Amino acid sequence: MAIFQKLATGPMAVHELAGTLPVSRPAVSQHLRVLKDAGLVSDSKRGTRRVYRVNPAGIALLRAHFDRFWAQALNAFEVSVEPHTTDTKREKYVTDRRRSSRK
Amino acid sequence: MAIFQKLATGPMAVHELAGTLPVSRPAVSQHLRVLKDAGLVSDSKRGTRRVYRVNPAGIALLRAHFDRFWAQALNAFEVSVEPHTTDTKREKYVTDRRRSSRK
DNA sequence: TTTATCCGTAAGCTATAGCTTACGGATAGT
DNA sequence: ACTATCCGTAAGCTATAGCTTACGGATAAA
Repeated sequence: MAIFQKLATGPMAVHELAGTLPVSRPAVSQHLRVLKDAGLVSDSKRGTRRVYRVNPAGIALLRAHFDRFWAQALNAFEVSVEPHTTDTKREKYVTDRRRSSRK
Repeated sequence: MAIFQKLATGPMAVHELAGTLPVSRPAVSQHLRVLKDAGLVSDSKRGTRRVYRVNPAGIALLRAHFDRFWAQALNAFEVSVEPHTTDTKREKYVTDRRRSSRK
């Protein structure tokens, strides 16, 4: 996130990015890789440097995803406001016992 | 997140939530606590049950936060498009050595 | 061709997010 | 009063996200 924020101030090379952050350059590289895989940033070679910039298309996609999320959440609240006889009966005795195992 | 999604389908008691998810009830309780601390859900006692529902105010806040984030990111791209003589000089020799320590 | 710079990747370590089990308190039914 | 249900919290464990160090390959400058 912090890396992404920095990139949002303009395209930067890896070592510049690392210079402004409290982590090593390889750490930054690793983060950039996942951001790139997620389509949120793009890169281009520039001499020995590799310049990264935010990718508007990826951002738009993620944003859309979130927007649907908010809509769903708020809509759910709307519905729940209607009186809606929540008549949940007591059920027949189940204590903490788990049903799915997880080694 | 999964918990929040479930809650978005309507208010629910803790044990109901846990019933639909692959984790134990206490785990759900713990998640609900952080969601509540974050102001994203609210709760109300209902007999021995505690019913949780999404909190529109908290959601709106988070949403606004994200919206500023997107705006910033996209705006940054706009700027970077202008030719902008990126004339970064080579600097004077710094290899990987870290400068901030972290025990 | 040698040396400095910039990078990515792999291996190894560590802090911790997120789980489970265990317990006790509170309410409702009998 | 006793018992079943529903819940929160604490303690302990484990998988893993995210770091560092170490290395080698590529470009640029000399």
